[in-house]
Order: sequence, then C-alpha cells, then structure tokens
Amino acid sequence: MSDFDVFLADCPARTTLALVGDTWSVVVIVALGERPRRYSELLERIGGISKKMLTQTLHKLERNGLVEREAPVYALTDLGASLLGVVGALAGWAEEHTDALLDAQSSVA
Amino acid sequence: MSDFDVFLADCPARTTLALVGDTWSVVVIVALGERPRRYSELLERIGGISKKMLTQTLHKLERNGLVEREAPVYALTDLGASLLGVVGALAGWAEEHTDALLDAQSSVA
DNA sequence: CAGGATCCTCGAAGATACTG
DNA sequence: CAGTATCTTCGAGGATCCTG
Repeated sequence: MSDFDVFLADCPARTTLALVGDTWSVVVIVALGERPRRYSELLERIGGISKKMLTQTLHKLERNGLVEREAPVYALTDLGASLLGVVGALAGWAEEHTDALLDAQSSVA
Repeated sequence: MSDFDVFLADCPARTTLALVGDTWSVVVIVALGERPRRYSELLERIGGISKKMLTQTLHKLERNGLVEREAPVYALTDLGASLLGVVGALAGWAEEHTDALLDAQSSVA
C-alpha cells in the first residue's frame, strides 16, 4: 500500500487477526480442535451463535484452508490445527493476567 | 452468561481478542513496543491511521492498563509489554504459513 | 437437519473541520 | 502539536422465514 514498509499498518500480526479476529472464528476453531463435529453439534457446543454466523464462519475458514468439510461434518485441516497454538497463546495471556486487567479497569471506572 | 460453561462462546481467547482484535490496537502496541513514542511519532510510524482512531485506541489501551501516558508521550506498561509475546505468535504464524494461505485462497478463487 | 435468503440494527472507522 | 467534535458510510452480526 505505502511506498515502503516503514509503516506498521500492514503488520503481519494483522494478517492473522484478519482471519480469526472476528467474533466467532476462534471459538469455532477451538470447538473443532476438540474433534471433528457436525453442524448441529457445533451449534450447541458453541452456544449463542446463530446458524447464519456459523455457516458463514465455517465457509470463511474453509476458503482459507483452515477447515475441511465432508457432508455435514467439519474438521480442522493441518493448517487449521496449527492455529491452536496461537489461540492457546491468546487464551493463556488472558488467564494469566485476569487480575491485572480487572485492576486496571476498575481503577479507571 | 449461560448456565454452565459447557458453551465456548466465552472462550478466554476472546477476552484477549476483545482487547486487541480491533483494527489498530496491535499496531499501536507494536509501535510502542519498539520504544515509547509521542503522539505525532505514532501517527507517522503507523501510517494510515487517523488521529481520531489513534487517540481512541490509545485511550482504550490506557483504560485497560496496557499503555501509560505522560504528557504527549505514550509507553507500554509491563502488562502491555507482556502482550508482545502474543502479538509475536500471531505474526509468526502468519509468516510461517503465508504460502499455505495463498494456496488455499487461490484454489478456491 | 443443514443451510440459504432477507431485512434490520448498531458500532467501527474514515473524512473533515475546529480548538488550546 | 495534540487532540476534540460531527457527520457519514459500511459491514458485522442478529432475527426471522423459507427450503431440499
């Protein structure tokens, strides 16, 4: 986009976020990380997701090679499974710093 | 939210994403990870961000204890710096799997 | 059951202009 | 320089109804 990459706007971390930074992708990946699942299983396992968003999220993940579909059953591809480590990093950070986050928010509120 | 946490909708990974999953937070964190910076420095270092979004993002990060402000200079807190590892994981995954991602997308396009 | 099609809302983000 | 204030657009995501 820009003349040089002196700018950070196209930081590679954002590539990953573009893939899983939306509301549901990470949750779907975690659910499929447990094991392959049928559409209806995913709906109740995840909870709170609409059918529209589940379908849409699965298709997006499929287009990007993270999920493969066979009949109504979805599973992570190897590429998708490789994301579980990243998701773990996200979750690990949140759990590790729960207290610090609550402190920070309450001291401003 | 739900009766039990049998559902994944409140997956802890989403806590982190709620913090840095937006368009600019990660980029600001990376820029401040290099060193503390003034507002105007951030604007040109990042590139493509509007003043409104920079201010807004900085304030959000400050509210959550990730960034501290002194005069017009912003810096990461320890909590903020602890996120650099997570950001690295995101960026690392993207760089490691660039080819696989391009393949997947082109084979569907 | 596994979706697709439609309509609607709401907030993220940009553009622009103004201020101490 | 370091913001604040407005206006607007655009798309994510929910709700509802329809279908093989």
